[in-house]
Amino acid sequence: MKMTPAVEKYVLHWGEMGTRWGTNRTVAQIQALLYLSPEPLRADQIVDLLSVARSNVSTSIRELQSYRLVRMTHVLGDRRDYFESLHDVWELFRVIIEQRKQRELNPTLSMLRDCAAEIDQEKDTDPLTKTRVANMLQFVETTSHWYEEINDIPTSTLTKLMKLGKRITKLVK
Amino acid sequence: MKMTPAVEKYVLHWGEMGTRWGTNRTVAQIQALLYLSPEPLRADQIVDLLSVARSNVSTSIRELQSYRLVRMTHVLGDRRDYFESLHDVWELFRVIIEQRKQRELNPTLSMLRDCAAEIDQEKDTDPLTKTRVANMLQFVETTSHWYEEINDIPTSTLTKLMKLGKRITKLVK
DNA sequence: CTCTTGTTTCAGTTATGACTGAAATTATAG
DNA sequence: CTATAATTTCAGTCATAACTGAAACAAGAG
Repeated sequence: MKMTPAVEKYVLHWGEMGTRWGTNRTVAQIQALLYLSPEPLRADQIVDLLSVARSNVSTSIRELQSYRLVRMTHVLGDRRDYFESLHDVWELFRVIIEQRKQRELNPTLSMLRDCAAEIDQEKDTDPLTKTRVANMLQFVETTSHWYEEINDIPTSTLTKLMKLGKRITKLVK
Repeated sequence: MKMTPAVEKYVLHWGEMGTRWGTNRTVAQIQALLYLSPEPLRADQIVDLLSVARSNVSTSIRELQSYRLVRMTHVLGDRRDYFESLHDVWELFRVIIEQRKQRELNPTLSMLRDCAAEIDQEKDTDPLTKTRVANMLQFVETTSHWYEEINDIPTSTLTKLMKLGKRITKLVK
Protein backbone atom coordinates (compact mmCIF):
# COMPACT_ATOMS: atom_id res chain seq x y z
CA MET A 1 0.00 0.00 0.00
CA LYS A 2 1.36 3.36 -1.01
CA MET A 3 0.12 6.77 0.09
CA THR A 4 -0.29 8.50 -3.24
CA PRO A 5 -1.91 11.97 -3.34
CA ALA A 6 -5.29 10.57 -4.46
CA VAL A 7 -5.29 7.89 -1.78
CA GLU A 8 -4.38 10.47 0.84
CA LYS A 9 -7.19 12.74 -0.29
CA TYR A 10 -9.68 9.86 -0.07
CA VAL A 11 -8.51 8.81 3.37
CA LEU A 12 -8.51 12.33 4.80
CA HIS A 13 -11.98 13.03 3.43
CA TRP A 14 -13.34 9.79 4.78
CA GLY A 15 -11.91 10.71 8.16
CA GLU A 16 -13.63 14.08 8.19
CA MET A 17 -16.90 12.55 7.11
CA GLY A 18 -16.60 9.84 9.72
CA THR A 19 -17.46 12.33 12.43
CA ARG A 20 -20.73 13.06 10.62
CA TRP A 21 -21.41 9.37 10.19
CA GLY A 22 -21.27 8.56 13.85
CA THR A 23 -17.67 7.46 14.39
CA ASN A 24 -14.40 9.28 14.92
CA ARG A 25 -11.77 10.36 12.45
CA THR A 26 -9.27 7.57 13.02
CA VAL A 27 -11.83 4.77 12.71
CA ALA A 28 -13.05 6.16 9.41
CA GLN A 29 -9.53 6.74 8.11
CA ILE A 30 -8.48 3.18 8.87
CA GLN A 31 -11.58 1.82 7.20
CA ALA A 32 -10.84 3.90 4.10
CA LEU A 33 -7.23 2.75 4.05
CA LEU A 34 -8.14 -0.91 4.36
CA TYR A 35 -10.85 -0.54 1.76
CA LEU A 36 -8.37 0.88 -0.76
CA SER A 37 -5.42 -1.31 0.12
CA PRO A 38 -4.77 -4.10 -2.41
CA GLU A 39 -3.46 -6.31 0.40
CA PRO A 40 -4.27 -6.72 4.12
CA LEU A 41 -2.33 -4.40 6.43
CA ARG A 42 -0.73 -4.76 9.85
CA ALA A 43 -1.39 -2.37 12.70
CA ASP A 44 2.15 -1.01 12.56
CA GLN A 45 1.80 -0.28 8.85
CA ILE A 46 -1.36 1.68 9.57
CA VAL A 47 0.52 3.62 12.26
CA ASP A 48 3.11 4.67 9.66
CA LEU A 49 0.64 5.42 6.90
CA LEU A 50 -1.71 7.53 9.04
CA SER A 51 0.73 8.87 11.65
CA VAL A 52 -1.41 8.04 14.65
CA ALA A 53 -0.57 6.33 17.93
CA ARG A 54 -0.32 2.58 18.00
CA SER A 55 -2.92 2.39 20.74
CA ASN A 56 -5.32 4.46 18.71
CA VAL A 57 -5.05 2.00 15.81
CA SER A 58 -5.63 -0.88 18.16
CA THR A 59 -8.83 0.62 19.59
CA SER A 60 -10.12 1.69 16.21
CA ILE A 61 -9.59 -1.73 14.65
CA ARG A 62 -11.51 -3.27 17.51
CA GLU A 63 -14.38 -0.94 16.81
CA LEU A 64 -14.32 -1.77 13.09
CA GLN A 65 -14.27 -5.47 13.89
CA SER A 66 -17.23 -5.10 16.21
CA TYR A 67 -19.12 -3.48 13.31
CA ARG A 68 -18.08 -6.43 11.11
CA LEU A 69 -16.55 -4.02 8.62
CA VAL A 70 -13.03 -5.36 9.11
CA ARG A 71 -11.70 -8.84 9.73
CA MET A 72 -8.38 -10.31 10.78
CA THR A 73 -6.26 -12.49 8.50
CA HIS A 74 -2.84 -14.09 8.79
CA VAL A 75 0.19 -14.82 6.66
CA LEU A 76 1.95 -18.19 6.88
CA GLY A 77 5.01 -18.06 9.12
CA ASP A 78 4.14 -14.61 10.44
CA ARG A 79 2.44 -14.33 13.77
CA ARG A 80 1.42 -10.71 13.40
CA ASP A 81 -2.20 -9.83 12.74
CA TYR A 82 -3.24 -8.54 9.36
CA PHE A 83 -6.50 -6.71 8.70
CA GLU A 84 -8.70 -6.26 5.68
CA SER A 85 -11.94 -4.41 5.07
CA LEU A 86 -15.06 -5.62 3.33
CA HIS A 87 -14.63 -4.68 -0.30
CA ASP A 88 -18.16 -5.00 -1.62
CA VAL A 89 -19.64 -1.51 -1.38
CA TRP A 90 -23.17 -2.87 -1.05
CA GLU A 91 -22.12 -5.08 1.81
CA LEU A 92 -20.45 -2.10 3.44
CA PHE A 93 -23.64 -0.13 3.03
CA ARG A 94 -25.75 -2.88 4.52
CA VAL A 95 -23.55 -3.15 7.56
CA ILE A 96 -23.51 0.60 8.10
CA ILE A 97 -27.29 0.81 7.80
CA GLU A 98 -27.63 -1.97 10.31
CA GLN A 99 -25.34 -0.14 12.74
CA ARG A 100 -27.27 3.06 12.31
CA LYS A 101 -30.55 1.33 12.91
CA GLN A 102 -29.26 -0.10 16.15
CA ARG A 103 -27.84 3.16 17.40
CA GLU A 104 -30.30 5.67 16.01
CA LEU A 105 -33.60 3.90 15.57
CA ASN A 106 -33.88 1.17 18.19
CA PRO A 107 -33.39 3.36 21.28
CA THR A 108 -35.92 5.84 19.93
CA LEU A 109 -38.37 3.08 19.23
CA SER A 110 -38.33 1.84 22.81
CA MET A 111 -38.54 5.38 24.18
CA LEU A 112 -41.55 6.08 22.01
CA ARG A 113 -43.28 2.91 23.12
CA ASP A 114 -42.79 3.82 26.78
CA CYS A 115 -43.85 7.36 26.07
CA ALA A 116 -46.97 6.43 24.16
CA ALA A 117 -48.11 4.14 26.96
CA GLU A 118 -47.34 6.71 29.64
CA ILE A 119 -48.90 9.70 27.93
CA ASP A 120 -52.28 8.02 27.62
CA GLN A 121 -52.53 8.10 31.42
CA GLU A 122 -51.86 11.82 31.60
CA LYS A 123 -55.07 13.76 31.96
CA ASP A 124 -53.46 17.17 31.62
CA THR A 125 -51.95 16.48 28.20
CA ASP A 126 -53.54 17.93 25.09
CA PRO A 127 -55.08 15.31 22.76
CA LEU A 128 -53.10 16.80 19.87
CA THR A 129 -49.86 16.05 21.69
CA LYS A 130 -51.00 12.48 22.26
CA THR A 131 -51.69 11.89 18.58
CA ARG A 132 -48.32 13.41 17.70
CA VAL A 133 -46.53 10.87 19.86
CA ALA A 134 -48.65 8.10 18.37
CA ASN A 135 -47.86 9.27 14.84
CA MET A 136 -44.15 9.40 15.49
CA LEU A 137 -44.22 5.95 17.03
CA GLN A 138 -46.01 4.53 14.04
CA PHE A 139 -43.57 6.17 11.67
CA VAL A 140 -40.50 4.88 13.44
CA GLU A 141 -42.03 1.42 13.65
CA THR A 142 -42.73 1.37 9.92
CA THR A 143 -39.23 2.60 9.09
CA SER A 144 -37.61 0.13 11.43
CA HIS A 145 -39.54 -2.76 9.97
CA TRP A 146 -38.74 -1.64 6.43
CA TYR A 147 -35.01 -1.54 7.24
CA GLU A 148 -35.10 -5.13 8.41
CA GLU A 149 -36.83 -6.30 5.28
CA ILE A 150 -34.49 -4.43 2.97
CA ASN A 151 -31.58 -6.11 4.70
CA ASP A 152 -32.75 -9.49 3.44
CA ILE A 153 -32.84 -8.49 -0.19
CA PRO A 154 -29.80 -9.74 -2.16
CA THR A 155 -27.49 -7.12 -3.61
CA SER A 156 -28.34 -7.84 -7.23
CA THR A 157 -32.05 -7.26 -6.61
CA LEU A 158 -31.32 -4.17 -4.58
CA THR A 159 -29.29 -2.54 -7.35
CA LYS A 160 -32.07 -3.24 -9.82
CA LEU A 161 -34.60 -1.69 -7.45
CA MET A 162 -32.52 1.43 -6.96
CA LYS A 163 -31.96 1.87 -10.66
CA LEU A 164 -35.71 1.83 -11.12
CA GLY A 165 -35.92 4.90 -8.91
CA LYS A 166 -39.29 6.54 -8.99
CA ARG A 167 -40.46 4.39 -11.86
CA ILE A 168 -41.11 1.91 -9.07
CA THR A 169 -44.35 3.78 -8.40
CA LYS A 170 -45.73 2.67 -11.75
CA LEU A 171 -45.43 -0.94 -10.67
CA VAL A 172 -47.42 -0.34 -7.52
CA LYS A 173 -50.48 0.93 -9.36
CA MET B 1 -47.82 23.58 26.40
CA LYS B 2 -47.19 21.74 29.61
CA MET B 3 -44.11 19.76 30.62
CA THR B 4 -45.66 16.50 31.74
CA PRO B 5 -43.38 13.55 32.56
CA ALA B 6 -44.00 11.86 29.20
CA VAL B 7 -43.35 15.05 27.24
CA GLU B 8 -40.18 15.64 29.20
CA LYS B 9 -38.98 12.12 28.49
CA TYR B 10 -39.65 12.58 24.78
CA VAL B 11 -37.86 15.92 24.64
CA LEU B 12 -34.83 14.74 26.60
CA HIS B 13 -34.48 11.63 24.48
CA TRP B 14 -34.78 13.60 21.27
CA GLY B 15 -32.06 15.90 22.55
CA GLU B 16 -29.70 13.03 23.24
CA MET B 17 -30.40 11.48 19.86
CA GLY B 18 -29.91 14.82 18.15
CA THR B 19 -26.18 14.55 18.67
CA ARG B 20 -26.22 11.26 16.76
CA TRP B 21 -28.35 12.77 14.02
CA GLY B 22 -25.96 15.57 13.21
CA THR B 23 -27.23 18.46 15.31
CA ASN B 24 -26.78 19.50 18.90
CA ARG B 25 -28.91 18.79 21.91
CA THR B 26 -30.74 22.10 22.14
CA VAL B 27 -31.73 22.16 18.46
CA ALA B 28 -33.19 18.69 18.75
CA GLN B 29 -34.96 19.46 22.04
CA ILE B 30 -36.60 22.56 20.60
CA GLN B 31 -37.73 20.64 17.53
CA ALA B 32 -39.23 17.96 19.76
CA LEU B 33 -41.00 20.54 21.90
CA LEU B 34 -42.47 22.35 18.92
CA TYR B 35 -43.49 19.08 17.33
CA LEU B 36 -45.42 18.07 20.44
CA SER B 37 -46.83 21.48 21.32
CA PRO B 38 -50.51 21.88 20.45
CA GLU B 39 -49.90 25.58 19.80
CA PRO B 40 -47.00 27.65 18.47
CA LEU B 41 -44.50 28.76 21.12
CA ARG B 42 -42.50 31.92 21.74
CA ALA B 43 -38.76 31.93 22.32
CA ASP B 44 -39.20 32.97 25.95
CA GLN B 45 -41.60 30.10 26.57
CA ILE B 46 -39.02 27.69 25.20
CA VAL B 47 -36.41 29.22 27.52
CA ASP B 48 -38.66 28.42 30.50
CA LEU B 49 -39.66 24.97 29.35
CA LEU B 50 -36.13 23.79 28.53
CA SER B 51 -34.10 25.93 30.96
CA VAL B 52 -31.54 27.07 28.41
CA ALA B 53 -30.14 30.50 27.64
CA ARG B 54 -32.22 32.87 25.57
CA SER B 55 -29.37 33.22 23.07
CA ASN B 56 -29.14 29.49 22.67
CA VAL B 57 -32.83 29.32 21.75
CA SER B 58 -32.38 32.10 19.26
CA THR B 59 -29.49 30.38 17.48
CA SER B 60 -31.18 27.00 17.52
CA ILE B 61 -34.41 28.33 16.05
CA ARG B 62 -32.42 29.94 13.27
CA GLU B 63 -30.86 26.60 12.51
CA LEU B 64 -34.23 24.85 12.50
CA GLN B 65 -35.64 27.50 10.20
CA SER B 66 -32.72 27.09 7.82
CA TYR B 67 -33.55 23.38 7.67
CA ARG B 68 -37.19 24.29 6.95
CA LEU B 69 -38.29 22.21 9.93
CA VAL B 70 -39.70 25.19 11.82
CA ARG B 71 -41.52 28.28 10.67
CA MET B 72 -42.50 31.58 12.26
CA THR B 73 -46.11 32.59 12.89
CA HIS B 74 -47.80 35.54 14.56
CA VAL B 75 -50.79 36.28 16.74
CA LEU B 76 -53.01 39.29 16.03
CA GLY B 77 -52.09 42.25 18.23
CA ASP B 78 -48.92 40.61 19.48
CA ARG B 79 -45.63 41.59 17.94
CA ARG B 80 -43.67 38.71 19.37
CA ASP B 81 -42.57 35.85 17.14
CA TYR B 82 -44.20 32.45 17.53
CA PHE B 83 -42.73 29.26 16.16
CA GLU B 84 -44.17 25.95 15.08
CA SER B 85 -42.68 22.75 13.72
CA LEU B 86 -43.77 20.71 10.74
CA HIS B 87 -46.23 18.19 12.09
CA ASP B 88 -46.37 15.67 9.28
CA VAL B 89 -43.84 13.00 10.21
CA TRP B 90 -43.27 12.08 6.59
CA GLU B 91 -42.53 15.66 5.72
CA LEU B 92 -40.13 15.84 8.63
CA PHE B 93 -38.44 12.71 7.39
CA ARG B 94 -38.13 14.07 3.88
CA VAL B 95 -36.54 17.30 5.07
CA ILE B 96 -34.09 15.47 7.31
CA ILE B 97 -33.08 13.10 4.51
CA GLU B 98 -32.52 16.06 2.24
CA GLN B 99 -30.30 17.72 4.86
CA ARG B 100 -28.32 14.56 5.32
CA LYS B 101 -27.82 14.14 1.63
CA GLN B 102 -26.43 17.63 1.39
CA ARG B 103 -24.11 17.28 4.31
CA GLU B 104 -23.08 13.64 4.08
CA LEU B 105 -23.41 12.60 0.46
CA ASN B 106 -22.75 15.63 -1.73
CA PRO B 107 -19.28 16.49 -0.39
CA THR B 108 -18.24 12.85 -0.69
CA LEU B 109 -19.55 12.70 -4.22
CA SER B 110 -17.41 15.60 -5.36
CA MET B 111 -14.37 14.28 -3.53
CA LEU B 112 -14.79 10.90 -5.21
CA ARG B 113 -15.11 12.49 -8.64
CA ASP B 114 -11.89 14.42 -8.13
CA CYS B 115 -10.21 11.38 -6.72
CA ALA B 116 -11.27 9.04 -9.50
CA ALA B 117 -9.97 11.46 -12.13
CA GLU B 118 -6.70 11.99 -10.28
CA ILE B 119 -5.97 8.39 -9.48
CA ASP B 120 -6.10 7.34 -13.11
CA GLN B 121 -2.99 9.47 -13.74
CA GLU B 122 -1.06 7.78 -10.96
CA LYS B 123 1.25 5.12 -12.34
CA ASP B 124 2.34 3.79 -8.95
CA THR B 125 -1.19 2.97 -7.75
CA ASP B 126 -2.38 -0.63 -7.76
CA PRO B 127 -5.17 -1.36 -10.28
CA LEU B 128 -7.22 -2.89 -7.47
CA THR B 129 -7.16 0.41 -5.61
CA LYS B 130 -8.30 2.18 -8.75
CA THR B 131 -11.31 -0.06 -9.20
CA ARG B 132 -12.18 0.36 -5.52
CA VAL B 133 -12.38 4.12 -5.93
CA ALA B 134 -14.43 3.67 -9.10
CA ASN B 135 -16.82 1.27 -7.35
CA MET B 136 -17.35 3.61 -4.44
CA LEU B 137 -17.98 6.51 -6.78
CA GLN B 138 -20.56 4.54 -8.69
CA PHE B 139 -22.25 3.49 -5.49
CA VAL B 140 -22.49 7.00 -4.08
CA GLU B 141 -23.73 8.29 -7.42
CA THR B 142 -26.49 5.69 -7.54
CA THR B 143 -27.51 6.37 -3.95
CA SER B 144 -27.51 10.11 -4.46
CA HIS B 145 -29.63 9.84 -7.56
CA TRP B 146 -32.05 7.49 -5.82
CA TYR B 147 -32.46 9.93 -2.93
CA GLU B 148 -33.47 12.69 -5.32
CA GLU B 149 -36.04 10.51 -7.01
CA ILE B 150 -37.55 9.29 -3.76
CA ASN B 151 -37.96 12.88 -2.68
CA ASP B 152 -40.43 13.49 -5.50
CA ILE B 153 -42.73 10.64 -4.54
CA PRO B 154 -45.85 11.84 -2.68
CA THR B 155 -46.26 10.68 0.91
CA SER B 156 -49.25 8.45 0.23
CA THR B 157 -47.35 6.48 -2.42
CA LEU B 158 -44.30 6.29 -0.21
CA THR B 159 -46.19 4.77 2.71
CA LYS B 160 -47.69 2.18 0.39
CA LEU B 161 -44.25 1.33 -0.94
CA MET B 162 -42.78 0.93 2.52
CA LYS B 163 -45.61 -1.26 3.67
CA LEU B 164 -44.87 -3.55 0.76
CA GLY B 165 -41.40 -4.09 2.21
CA LYS B 166 -39.59 -6.94 0.54
CA ARG B 167 -42.68 -8.06 -1.32
CA ILE B 168 -41.63 -5.28 -3.67
CA THR B 169 -39.13 -7.70 -5.18
CA LYS B 170 -41.94 -9.85 -6.52
CA LEU B 171 -43.14 -6.92 -8.60
CA VAL B 172 -39.75 -6.42 -10.16
CA LYS B 173 -39.60 -9.93 -11.57
C1' DC C 1 -37.92 61.00 19.10
C1' DT C 2 -37.37 58.03 23.00
C1' DC C 3 -38.93 54.33 25.71
C1' DT C 4 -39.91 49.61 25.94
C1' DT C 5 -39.71 45.11 24.52
C1' DG C 6 -37.76 41.60 22.05
C1' DT C 7 -33.74 39.57 19.32
C1' DT C 8 -28.98 38.64 18.01
C1' DT C 9 -24.02 38.57 18.41
C1' DC C 10 -19.90 37.20 20.44
C1' DA C 11 -16.16 36.49 23.78
C1' DG C 12 -15.37 33.52 27.38
C1' DT C 13 -16.50 29.11 29.87
C1' DT C 14 -17.68 24.46 30.12
C1' DA C 15 -18.45 19.74 28.60
C1' DT C 16 -17.44 15.97 25.64
C1' DG C 17 -14.89 12.80 23.52
C1' DA C 18 -10.68 11.70 20.72
C1' DC C 19 -5.74 10.85 21.02
C1' DT C 20 -1.21 9.93 23.07
C1' DG C 21 2.37 7.30 25.35
C1' DA C 22 3.92 4.72 29.14
C1' DA C 23 2.99 0.68 31.63
C1' DA C 24 0.76 -3.74 31.88
C1' DT C 25 -0.58 -7.77 29.56
C1' DT C 26 -0.54 -11.54 26.39
C1' DA C 27 1.51 -14.79 23.32
C1' DT C 28 5.12 -17.32 20.90
C1' DA C 29 9.82 -19.12 20.13
C1' DG C 30 13.68 -21.22 21.81
C1' DC D 1 10.93 -21.21 31.96
C1' DT D 2 12.81 -17.07 30.05
C1' DA D 3 13.35 -13.85 26.51
C1' DT D 4 11.33 -11.43 22.93
C1' DA D 5 7.83 -9.35 20.27
C1' DA D 6 3.28 -7.72 19.73
C1' DT D 7 -0.97 -5.91 21.61
C1' DT D 8 -4.06 -3.61 24.86
C1' DT D 9 -5.33 -0.68 28.67
C1' DC D 10 -5.77 3.58 30.85
C1' DA D 11 -4.73 7.99 33.00
C1' DG D 12 -3.75 12.34 31.46
C1' DT D 13 -3.70 15.84 27.60
C1' DC D 14 -5.63 18.12 23.91
C1' DA D 15 -9.19 19.60 20.44
C1' DT D 16 -13.77 20.55 19.30
C1' DA D 17 -18.08 22.30 19.71
C1' DA D 18 -22.04 23.60 22.65
C1' DC D 19 -23.72 26.91 25.93
C1' DT D 20 -24.01 31.10 28.73
C1' DG D 21 -24.71 35.93 29.72
C1' DA D 22 -23.64 40.53 28.93
C1' DA D 23 -23.75 43.97 25.57
C1' DA D 24 -25.23 45.60 21.14
C1' DC D 25 -28.84 45.91 18.07
C1' DA D 26 -33.67 46.30 16.03
C1' DA D 27 -38.40 47.52 15.82
C1' DG D 28 -42.89 49.02 17.27
C1' DA D 29 -45.76 52.11 20.57
C1' DG D 30 -46.79 56.34 22.29
